[in-house]
Amino acid sequence: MAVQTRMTKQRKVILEELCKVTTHPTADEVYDMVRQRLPRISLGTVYRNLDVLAESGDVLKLEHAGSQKRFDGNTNPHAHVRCSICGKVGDVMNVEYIASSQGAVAPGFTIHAAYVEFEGVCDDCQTHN
Amino acid sequence: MAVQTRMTKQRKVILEELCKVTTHPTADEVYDMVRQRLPRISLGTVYRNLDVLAESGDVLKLEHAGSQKRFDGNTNPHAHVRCSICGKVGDVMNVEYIASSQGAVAPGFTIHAAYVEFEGVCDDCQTHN
DNA sequence: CTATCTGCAAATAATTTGCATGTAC
DNA sequence: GTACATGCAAATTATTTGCAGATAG
Repeated sequence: MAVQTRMTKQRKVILEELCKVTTHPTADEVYDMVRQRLPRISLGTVYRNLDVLAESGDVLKLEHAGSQKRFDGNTNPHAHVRCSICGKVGDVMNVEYIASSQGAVAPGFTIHAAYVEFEGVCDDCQTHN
Repeated sequence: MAVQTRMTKQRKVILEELCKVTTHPTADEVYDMVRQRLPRISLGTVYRNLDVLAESGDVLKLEHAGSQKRFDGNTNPHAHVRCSICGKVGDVMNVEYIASSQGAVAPGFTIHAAYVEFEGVCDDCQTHN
């Protein structure tokens, strides 16, 4: 396995595009964004690089947002809200209460991280439905 | 589409087996459990019934627990903790702080529900690693 | 009876992987 | 130069679906 990592053109563009947006795109959507600058990039490369970038902590892999994984260029800890109708994912602002999760008790587990995801309806779906 | 629902032998056994355990099994694990009582049941039937039961509120579908969905016979609202090593899912006991999520603000969304999932290491993995 | 459900097998969707070639360092 | 990365296509994994026969109510 790789013991070192290289900043290839593909990896750089993926990271740049992901940091540009706050839409928490799926791998597929990242592929579409990146393809505008690198038309010959493959979806496999996008998946591989998103994993490498998540591993190195440069992006966040949201494994908790529906059936497809989503990616976030904002690596500060923050909570998400997902639209139950269209699947869109947004940011939740005042998450200071997450701190209170320190008191959580889970018999048989040692807790290392807390993921909080809200579900709701986005304004667009509210209007169109 | 179905406008009515029937309590078939398969559906009954799936619900019974799911309520017996607190292990939050995947569809595949439910299939294994149920097959001991109904050897000719198919995996497709298990998926279909888990969806019907989730729809009717008799079981909980945990879409936030890793890449595979997991199912929970305990429909009381409670939070979960997932082992980052083996993927096992447990219950978190004192989740009263979830109430404080009422104060959450998400621009562009109307929040309807909160999912909290913790990540950690279970005692087994702690010992074996 | 008949609408719903089942088993089976094939289809789909998301993601991962093998391999020959390309490239960062 | 060489270990890591890429593009492509095929493989895998989880889940869903079409259909003909079975069954709950």
